[in-house]
Amino acid sequence: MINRVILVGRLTRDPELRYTPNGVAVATFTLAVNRTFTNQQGEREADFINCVVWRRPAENVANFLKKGSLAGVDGRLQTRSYEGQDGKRVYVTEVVADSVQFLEPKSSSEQRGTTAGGGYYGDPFPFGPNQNPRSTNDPGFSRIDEDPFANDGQTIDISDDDLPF
Amino acid sequence: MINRVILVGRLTRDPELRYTPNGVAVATFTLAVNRTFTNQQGEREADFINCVVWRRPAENVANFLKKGSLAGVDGRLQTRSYEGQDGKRVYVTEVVADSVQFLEPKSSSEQRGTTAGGGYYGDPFPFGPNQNPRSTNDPGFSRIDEDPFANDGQTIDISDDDLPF
Amino acid sequence: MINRVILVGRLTRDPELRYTPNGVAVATFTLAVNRTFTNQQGEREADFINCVVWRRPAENVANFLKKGSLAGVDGRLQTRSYEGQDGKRVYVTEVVADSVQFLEPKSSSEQRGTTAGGGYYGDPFPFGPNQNPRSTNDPGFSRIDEDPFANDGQTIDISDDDLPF
Amino acid sequence: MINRVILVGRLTRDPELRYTPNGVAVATFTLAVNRTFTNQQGEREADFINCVVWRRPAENVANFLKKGSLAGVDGRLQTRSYEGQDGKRVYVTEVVADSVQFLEPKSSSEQRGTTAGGGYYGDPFPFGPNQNPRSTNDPGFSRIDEDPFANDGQTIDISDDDLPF
DNA sequence: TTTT
DNA sequence: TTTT
Repeated sequence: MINRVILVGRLTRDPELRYTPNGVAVATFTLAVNRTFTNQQGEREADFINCVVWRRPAENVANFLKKGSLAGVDGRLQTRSYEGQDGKRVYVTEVVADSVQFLEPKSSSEQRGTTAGGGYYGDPFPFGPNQNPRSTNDPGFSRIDEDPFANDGQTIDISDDDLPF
Repeated sequence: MINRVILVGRLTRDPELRYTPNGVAVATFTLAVNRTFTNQQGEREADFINCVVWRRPAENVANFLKKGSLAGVDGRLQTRSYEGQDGKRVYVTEVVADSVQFLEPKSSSEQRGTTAGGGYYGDPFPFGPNQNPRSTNDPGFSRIDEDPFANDGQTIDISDDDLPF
Repeated sequence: MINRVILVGRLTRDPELRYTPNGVAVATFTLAVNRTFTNQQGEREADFINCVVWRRPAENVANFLKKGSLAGVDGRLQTRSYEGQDGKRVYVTEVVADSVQFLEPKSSSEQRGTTAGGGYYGDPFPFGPNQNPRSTNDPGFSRIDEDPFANDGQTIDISDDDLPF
Repeated sequence: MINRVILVGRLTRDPELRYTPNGVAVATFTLAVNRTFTNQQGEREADFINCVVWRRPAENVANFLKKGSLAGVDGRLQTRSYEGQDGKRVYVTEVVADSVQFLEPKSSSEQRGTTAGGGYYGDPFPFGPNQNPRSTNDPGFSRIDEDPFANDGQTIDISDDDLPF
């Protein structure tokens, strides 16, 4: 059973950062990944892929990425379902990122600090992998019952049960 | 823009083979990929991932895989949307397979032909990669307007426009 | 900085299990991965890829895989160099596995326990991912100075410094 | 048999472009991929991974990438061996790229053409995948007998037999 | 509901 | 030095 996804694309909007009742950070964002081929009409389309990151990298994502940022994701595909507002089951497929890579050159302010001579850009900022294992004495919580990507500002509907480990 | 997915899992049911108006084969199937970790309740859950293959490998999939078969997929993530039966847009994320690998030992009948001594299993059957480039003079067709995974036997609702290349 | 490798192939010989001075298990093995295309002479060649696993999964590999076993690897590419016996630097590229998947049907003895009627094979045995983080107070040891793949039975030349984390 | 490698890193020097006797382009380059973890001494090491691209993307690589460029590679691991200068067999593991992604912002000269206001960087240049299948009537040539990465300017030692397809 |  |  192998489940591995690697993506490089651009954020379609600013990431959203939320917290579980237990205080664990989760960030969600959508990557637009342009296809390498064109369609019948000669247009280059894109795939829009929902991604989730937990814990420390979630906060890095929220702090360093924004709409339009180029980012790499190494993770796994996850499917889940939840009760939609009209009472029927909604099925969701998303990428749970083990690590997120910031591929944008440092912003001009930071860049100033790196190396003289405009043309050079330092190393992309490496977000560490998701490494702190889930504490095993977490209290149980009911499963997530809202789509984190159809979110409108609430901070209450993510459960600690959704932690990948 | 990198978009790569690799999966190993088992088919949740027999694959479905259909043809576009242009006669191009498409097979769809769902892979159950067991997670490597257990949830709060100590159960091992699975992700159920919809996959699509086009052309020659589609027919191989239909001929050699069935419910329960262990298979590997190397492909890319695709998102699309279609008009649901209630008139609202349905968003879909699925894997378009470049190649599908049959990881089941040969069946006992075939196995008979390989090597004596029950304990031995021949090579997994290698489906070739999707290699014939799409002919560029394909006539245009309207986009797919049904979810191929919510299919109930029709054979008419897949468009040549959905060919990955 | 993304570095991800996924392989499915067969072991060219039994895995070798060794221990660092600190008692950490390491297994090495070579996967033969058949190419999907044939060469000029119409022959199907293979790539022979050296793999390394650390800790618990190392012992699983040693216990459950043997020459000819079909296995999946999810890991990263690593390069290192060491002083060859003739005093010149030897450069090595190998895969450090995060997880190894046993893709062989259960052996006939175990199989007996699963389901009657030869044709059915249970779930492939899932080796867990490499999960116990390296203790940070490990004493220092000198770097590895022999190729673990050119090994002839010694058990002394692997250093704790080679632990991936 | 699955064989997939995805890398994002920086070129350690300018790529080398050569041609087979048959006129097919091959580019070779080495990617430095920083590890996400630090070693015993708290230093962040890197892996140095040799990559090969054939045909059209080879020329794109030679034209658009140079020492220090950030690039993504999607390909497969290949092993080969050749007769070293001292007569003994040298074993080589390298990545054969299906596609190479240029992840550097457009250079200031090109950038000028895109959008006003220095802060904006256009799309990374997408190298197409390796798509023209090898012509099957290529004359045969003897196998490569020099390491393309230990190259010192010759252009004669790459064989058409090394084409991935 | 999409990025460059 | 290679597996099926």
